[in-house]
Amino acid sequence: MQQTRLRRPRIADVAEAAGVSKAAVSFAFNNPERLKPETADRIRGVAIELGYRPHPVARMLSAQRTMTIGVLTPQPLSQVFANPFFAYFAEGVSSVTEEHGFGLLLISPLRGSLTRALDRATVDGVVALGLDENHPEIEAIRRASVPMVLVDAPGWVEHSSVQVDDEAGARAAAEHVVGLGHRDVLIIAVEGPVANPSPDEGPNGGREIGESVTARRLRGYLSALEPAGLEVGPGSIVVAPATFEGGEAAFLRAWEDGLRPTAVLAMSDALAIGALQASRHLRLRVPRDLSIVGFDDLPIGRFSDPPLTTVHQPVRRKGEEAARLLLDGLGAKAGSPAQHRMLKTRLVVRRSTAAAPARIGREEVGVGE
Amino acid sequence: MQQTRLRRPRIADVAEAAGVSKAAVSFAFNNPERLKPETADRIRGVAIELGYRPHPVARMLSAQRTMTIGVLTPQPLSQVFANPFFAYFAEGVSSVTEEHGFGLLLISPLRGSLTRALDRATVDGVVALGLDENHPEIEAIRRASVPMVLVDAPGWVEHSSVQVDDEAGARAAAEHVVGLGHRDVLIIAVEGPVANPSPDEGPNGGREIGESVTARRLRGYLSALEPAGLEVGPGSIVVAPATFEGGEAAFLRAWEDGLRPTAVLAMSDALAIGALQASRHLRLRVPRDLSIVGFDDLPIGRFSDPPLTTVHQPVRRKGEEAARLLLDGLGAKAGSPAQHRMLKTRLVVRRSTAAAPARIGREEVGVGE
DNA sequence: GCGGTTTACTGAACCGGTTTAACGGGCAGT
DNA sequence: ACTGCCCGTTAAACCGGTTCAGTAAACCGC
Repeated sequence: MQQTRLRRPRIADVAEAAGVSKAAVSFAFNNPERLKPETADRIRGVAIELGYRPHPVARMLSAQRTMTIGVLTPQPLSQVFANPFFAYFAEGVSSVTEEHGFGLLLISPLRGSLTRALDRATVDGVVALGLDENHPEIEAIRRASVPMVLVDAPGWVEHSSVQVDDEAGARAAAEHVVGLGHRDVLIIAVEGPVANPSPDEGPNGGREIGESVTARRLRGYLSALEPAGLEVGPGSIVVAPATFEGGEAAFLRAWEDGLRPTAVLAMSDALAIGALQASRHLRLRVPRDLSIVGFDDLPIGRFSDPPLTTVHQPVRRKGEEAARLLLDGLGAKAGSPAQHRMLKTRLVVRRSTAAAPARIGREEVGVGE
Repeated sequence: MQQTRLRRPRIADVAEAAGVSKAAVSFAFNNPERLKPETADRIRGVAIELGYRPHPVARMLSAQRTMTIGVLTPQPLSQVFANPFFAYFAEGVSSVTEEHGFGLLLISPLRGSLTRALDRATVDGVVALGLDENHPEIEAIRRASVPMVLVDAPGWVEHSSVQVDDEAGARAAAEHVVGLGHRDVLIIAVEGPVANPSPDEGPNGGREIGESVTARRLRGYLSALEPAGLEVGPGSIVVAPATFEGGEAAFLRAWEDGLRPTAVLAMSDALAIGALQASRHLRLRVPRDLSIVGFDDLPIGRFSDPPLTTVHQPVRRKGEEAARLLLDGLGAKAGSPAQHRMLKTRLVVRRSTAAAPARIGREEVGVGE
């Protein structure tokens, strides 16, 4: 019984101990029907006694597949997890990968490089979240030729994608707010996690609207706000990481800068709830003094006080669809054509929005300025 | 240029195309200083032209390490992600693994078996979350002989562990509530995610208190409640999954069963916020009619209305410590002795707790029953 | 012009499995 | 007794890298 546990036993050790070939041991585990039952039993017995487990890496190498899929994010994981959105997305992805017996590997930049991380990743396919055209390594990632499904990113012809109608959702939110009579609207945009606005890159220079999630939502907001005659200067757009704290800080900052919005359009529920908290600090009553609209419709929105008016997007389903698309693609031998899914958003009106307050006591009313 | 992209190019293809040996190609990537600079450049040029990337699995097999660590959870990932606690824990783990260049693999039961998932996992080590003694596969997991750090689980001599003083934290919460004069206390315990109570397994049969997180917290609560003369029957303990919805449903259920607590001790912040929402449905004012204490001190607790009184535990740091312990253990050649860290908890009093309401109009006062 | 050291590169072993083709022995059929 | 077939098992090739030991050529000093 006093085995010298110097190194992990390998298949050859088991074979020797059982007096059979390596092939027989392999069969005992993977094709028992090819062996006489008692031989298979004996081999398995010896294997257990020796504490043998097939080496998963060797198995992968031989099988030419890893039974693992990756979730790729352009941000460090510590940032990714700080955004509650991610948990629901991952819930969706994992529910289908798990069902099909796949493991889940998180892929985030390795020493600053996403490409390096991707090259090191032992996966059969990747679900890429929020990878936009402006990413510096985009070309290398494209070339990696790993089966990949893009989520919340501009579709590439060669890869399937899952998107959500961000623009329409955002427009609905803004129309709702305009319809309630609001004229002073603050937009809180997402920075970093999930979407990267990078407003002053791109060929057109200046304030270009790229195709990131943030950009699409912003376009949706503006498409309702501008026709209504509201002027949305750069001053009335603030940017924050998509966390509770981010939203709180962003609203307080705007307030200190002298902004006095009667409505807030936040690009995520986390931001909205942060703004809600900030408004409590400032003794603003929501929705009486201030209306707030979120985006995502995470469960937490139902649990705030007041419950949050928000744009619903099927976060979980986005994850599910992406995973399904990826697994389907892996199953299909030949290069099956890329598919592009566009999921719907819809406005969910709860109780964080109401008619704009009468404009008494606030600046001049009517003419001027 | 019209390369036949039948299969992924391998090192031998590059070697042939460049007119060198496989070894030279390998050196060009990993030990360029062993080659004449122009040779190395030429090889790399050919590699790029062919679109060659070293096969990560082959590399792992040869290197005998994966540069990946696993996070093991006894629940399916879709459940794990539903518990907001996990995101913060993962944030902690990933912040240190990332810094050391390790990838992160999520390990959850595969077709019902954790052992199977663990056997398939290509990791150098594992952080196991909430794995308690009663887990049916505990023996097999122990035998797996993968470096492992246990979190929120009874420490094993052979593995390092990170725990939190759940019992003291829970006691502090209960003492707080008792000190405020509450006599009717409802306990909402965690089921499933993170901790598995499994109350009627175990050698002692019946309602045994094992060593799961739930069990330790329960013991903490009782150690303050019982000396104060409160009777805590099984009726005043309800169980729910550690989610917002779980907490809401649990409180409503208790209320329908006729329970009229003046205080709630919830074993997680998610549960507490769910209960808070339920109390709003029931038109109970918190903290005037009902006091609520959470556990964890997640950021969301600061953003509820009223802000949540809760037991702080360093969730992020728990993840960090576990990852650090694991990586230290991997670094040390010999079997370094297991370390056991016990982190502190502390009560954070915010505004969801207040003195118990006077007992007028509720049942009989004074004598009897 | 010779021994000794570098330099630049290669051949082969190795990591630990899976799988294919083949092989020997026993048995049935003629 | 010989052919043909099936069964249980095995030898060897393969997956795609890394690395160790070794070698041939160039360089060095004397």
